[in-house]
Amino acid sequence: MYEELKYWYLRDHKLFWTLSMSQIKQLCIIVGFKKAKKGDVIYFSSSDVPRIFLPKKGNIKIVSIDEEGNETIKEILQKGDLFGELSLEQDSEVNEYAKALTDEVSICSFLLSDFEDLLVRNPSLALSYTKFVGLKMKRFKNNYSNLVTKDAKSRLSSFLKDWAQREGKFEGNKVVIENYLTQNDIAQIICTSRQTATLLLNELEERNLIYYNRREIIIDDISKL
Amino acid sequence: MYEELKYWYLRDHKLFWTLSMSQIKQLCIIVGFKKAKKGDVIYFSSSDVPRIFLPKKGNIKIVSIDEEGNETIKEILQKGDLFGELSLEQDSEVNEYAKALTDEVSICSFLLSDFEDLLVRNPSLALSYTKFVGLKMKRFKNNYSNLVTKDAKSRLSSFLKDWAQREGKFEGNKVVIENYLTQNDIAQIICTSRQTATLLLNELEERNLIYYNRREIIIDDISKL
DNA sequence: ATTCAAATGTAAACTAGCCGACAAATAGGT
DNA sequence: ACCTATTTGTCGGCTAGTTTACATTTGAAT
Repeated sequence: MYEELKYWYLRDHKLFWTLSMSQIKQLCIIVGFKKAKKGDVIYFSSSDVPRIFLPKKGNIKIVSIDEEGNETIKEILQKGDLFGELSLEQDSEVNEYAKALTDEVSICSFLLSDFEDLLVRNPSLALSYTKFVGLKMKRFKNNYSNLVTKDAKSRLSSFLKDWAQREGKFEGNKVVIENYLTQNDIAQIICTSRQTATLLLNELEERNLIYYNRREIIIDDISKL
Repeated sequence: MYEELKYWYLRDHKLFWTLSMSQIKQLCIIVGFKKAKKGDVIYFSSSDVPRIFLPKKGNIKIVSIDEEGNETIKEILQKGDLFGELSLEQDSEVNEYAKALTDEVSICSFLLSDFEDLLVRNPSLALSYTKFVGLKMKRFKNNYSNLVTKDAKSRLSSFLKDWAQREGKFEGNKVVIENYLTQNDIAQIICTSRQTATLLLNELEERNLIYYNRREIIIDDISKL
């Protein structure tokens, strides 16, 4: 891949903002580049060499499967995020994969070992990275306590608000979200059954709080949700 | 505090193993030291200056309270762990505190800002720290999927096995755990009601899988749990 | 245009676990 | 040794949410 292109890929990721232009140009640690279409699966754990992945375009979900075959959606990711062996340690136990949710997904990756070298040479980058992982953990913890203390209805509301905040187009209190998730996906995200999710979404629609279809979700007034 | 003492405190924490003796001696960033008795509360979020805490002796639980007053036990910690603003970012929203579970708890702490400086100057330490946080996140994720896919009974079993692994005294497959938790604590850890926890513990005892009292828990054969 | 698989809608039966309420046992303080 | 607060034990009634099962709608492919 052209050095120039690598530069642009790294440059517009939050994580590398602390680096100067010349520093970024020196990195050039990107070794992989992948395109995927809706539904494509991208294996990463227990794959060949451990890597860190940067979603560049499109949306993907991280799914894990336990011994009994239960699927859990761990995260929904897009540009600006990271996935892979974020703990910088290999772990063969976990069985996770990523799945493209939209067409035209592109992802680049670098080797864990290269990234580690880079961190050792750039302490401030290491610091940003740690903060990044810490933030991720914080979000996770928050989900966890929602799951423990809140019922499915309010988990759906928080999820929708969250989603709107991250990707929605605002017009005052009205938000339009491009909907690349099925109701089954939403159900898994908020940890409930598909039927319950359907029920709750329809209820929100009946109360005119949202307008839902397969292409978009419109939240009439996010403050009322 | 004597420099000598600080040295010993840092030296036997996993995190600082990668550093040489002379490096450790240069640190001396410990600024706080606190002793607590069973039941004492140690506030740390939204306290004065952000800190990182090192439990030195005894057991503590991290509890968080949300807007509606729901208590969730986040973690049980002991020597070798860390708590505080692990994401290295201040966060006034979260309302967490630590509570001593055993008598003679002692904790030392250093300022977040001091620690950050230290990380920037010691890239390899930054790396270990990142791995440490990453590992914590991994454990957290594991809990999360247990909560989603497993019922209370198997959550109790995994918790007991985990606890045994971390602190139990093994004699073959038999394990003795010093029990500093109430059934209510256990219930909160496995995210169920106190009554259900009591029920399940008694059921395990009736099946002769464990022997339970307030001082200790004996697991007859951990492989059968 | 037709076909077919995936996604959505709906309903009844069922159940794990919660909640409230109270009794009994235990331990720590004076 | 006594008092009191905390912890543990136990019991129905209750409910949110699951499960099973089937119908309908939608959209993409041929």
